[in-house]
Amino acid sequence: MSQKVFVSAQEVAERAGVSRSAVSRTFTHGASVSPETRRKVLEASEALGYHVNHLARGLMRNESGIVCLIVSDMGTPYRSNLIRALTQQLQDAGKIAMLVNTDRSDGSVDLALRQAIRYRADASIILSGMPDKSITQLCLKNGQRLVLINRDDEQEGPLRINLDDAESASRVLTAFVRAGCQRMAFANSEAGTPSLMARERGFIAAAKALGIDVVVERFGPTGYESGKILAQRLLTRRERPDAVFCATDLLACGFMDTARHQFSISVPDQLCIAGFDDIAQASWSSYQLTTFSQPVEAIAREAVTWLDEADPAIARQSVRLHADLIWRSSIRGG
Amino acid sequence: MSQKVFVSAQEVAERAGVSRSAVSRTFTHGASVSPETRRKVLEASEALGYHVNHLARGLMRNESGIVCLIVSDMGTPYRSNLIRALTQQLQDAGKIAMLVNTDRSDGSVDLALRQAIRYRADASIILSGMPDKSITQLCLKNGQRLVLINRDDEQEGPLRINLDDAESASRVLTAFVRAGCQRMAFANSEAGTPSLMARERGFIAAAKALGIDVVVERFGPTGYESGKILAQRLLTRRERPDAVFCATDLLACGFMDTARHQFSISVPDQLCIAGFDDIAQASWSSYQLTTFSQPVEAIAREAVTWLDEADPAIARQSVRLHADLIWRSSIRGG
DNA sequence: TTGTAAGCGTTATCAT
DNA sequence: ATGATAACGCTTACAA
Repeated sequence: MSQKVFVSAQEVAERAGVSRSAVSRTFTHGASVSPETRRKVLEASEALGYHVNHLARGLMRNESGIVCLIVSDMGTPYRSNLIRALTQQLQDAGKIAMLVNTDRSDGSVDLALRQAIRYRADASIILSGMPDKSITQLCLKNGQRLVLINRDDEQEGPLRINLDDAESASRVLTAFVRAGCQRMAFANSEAGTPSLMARERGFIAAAKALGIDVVVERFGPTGYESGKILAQRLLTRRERPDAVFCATDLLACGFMDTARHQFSISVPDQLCIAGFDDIAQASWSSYQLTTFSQPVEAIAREAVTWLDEADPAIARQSVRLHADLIWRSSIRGG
Repeated sequence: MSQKVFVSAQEVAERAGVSRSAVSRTFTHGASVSPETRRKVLEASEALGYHVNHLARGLMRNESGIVCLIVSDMGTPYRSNLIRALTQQLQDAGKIAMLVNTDRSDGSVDLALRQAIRYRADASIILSGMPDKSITQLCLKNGQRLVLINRDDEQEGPLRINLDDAESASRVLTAFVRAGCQRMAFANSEAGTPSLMARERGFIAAAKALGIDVVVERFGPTGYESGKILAQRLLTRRERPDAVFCATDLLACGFMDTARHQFSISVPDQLCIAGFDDIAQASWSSYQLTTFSQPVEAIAREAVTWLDEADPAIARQSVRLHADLIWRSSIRGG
């Protein structure tokens, strides 16, 4: 195996005829080096192909520049989009993203956080699942920052970024009522994540306030196929719903396809549908789904700026962002 | 700012009443430690919340365990799916994925590789764009392995993983001919990546062999919207095509939607369509697109096993994988 | 099997 | 501004 032979600051120093501290200073932001020394160092570095060893730097500075992204279902439109935004903004802030997939088992979020600790990540951002409280404490104790996105957790310490799910749900109900819908349904997966449940509860509560009943159906994982099953269940009821709020766009796409192709139901004439996330497919002409746009850029910005903050303790630890309603033609009127 | 206070092997050693090398050995695979010592060390580690510092370990071993994934358009279905497969299989192999987004500028692949070098990544896997040859040489010289996926590059050193694009293209043509199609078209983006161009050339060549002409249209980036534009251009021609092979599924979805909704063309009765990638949406009931499945798991397996190989030089450096034809109903017959 | 000691490539401290 | 020197937390001969 071809041994790794990265060139070190020592070699650069020798070639440039300076000390190795001079080399180090040249690559340290805000250190004082004379233009002449700097030039010599840069020249030698270029010639030798020198690159600062961030492993060693991290060891010394106690700051690796690594931020760990912990996520499941990353092939999914919303998730991959959020990963993209986070990765980009981390890069812009001079940090680098490490990716850990937690698709497999249940304890895998804990395992992922352990991995983050091993690489001395400056922070971990959790996009899916919930870690055991003991592990989050471990991270915090080690000075590792934690960001929870759409996890809606109570505990102190991590930054919690959430959306105004309940308010969104209530806006959907209003839209359904304005469209003259009578029989409301909510289609959810069985994942039971905080944001999904918040949308469900918010929708039911808003309906109840108007004296309207909501039929709730839950099935499987949060994906297209589940949407199809949910449609089959809800659309074969004796009292067929004429409006359904799906917890995510993926569910909504599956629901809409089954409504149209299997039940020959016309959307939005006979059935109004709303989703959540504003994935790319929601805007495709086969769907034209009315939905809420996940403010991924804003989420990423909140997370990344918080990571740069001097004292996370005094800063606010909970952020609630607004999801804009994207009006398309899956609901009548507008 | 809460200083990082990770517990070190030293502290574990003191608490366990052993030397710090004993601690190190306990966490080193295949090192010799007595069961008794091991037990004491593990106990102390657990109590103190010790985790091996991979930064320091990487420094010593000259092997960080980090693999850098360099990719653009990672919010896209095919890309995010490939990232998922790679990340998972790297984890299974005891490595960890670092993610670098290259959406921004052109030299960003080079910048990404430099970042990989700084973190002393054991390898870099390039999913999009092409690095400057000088940079790849730099990586190789530093003992960093390189994998190019669907880049179809000539240079020696990196592992090149490609698909049999030309053969796939030829199979599409055969299917079109069997379906009785007469006027063939190829819809491509302007990205001009090796795999996209190989599909285009392969399709044209296969048609030519049968004395058939192909209308080729290229537009914009490789996405849904471009597919719509391409449809507008191709379907307004005097000699309207009755079969179109789209370079990717995303293009095909846009094409199909526009054909149906804007031109009221029936697929596959009046127009046969094929795509490439087998993204999730291709199987959705609104599309039912005949396409080729990207063997993402196999691609990831090839890459990861090659990384574990002792001597990359003697191993084969070019792999061509087969993309299965997924038959759905966007082509007549079957 | 175990401990001692040297060394990995940095940066921070402290003289100069 | 610059150079020597001491860490950082780990692994690995080498000796016991």
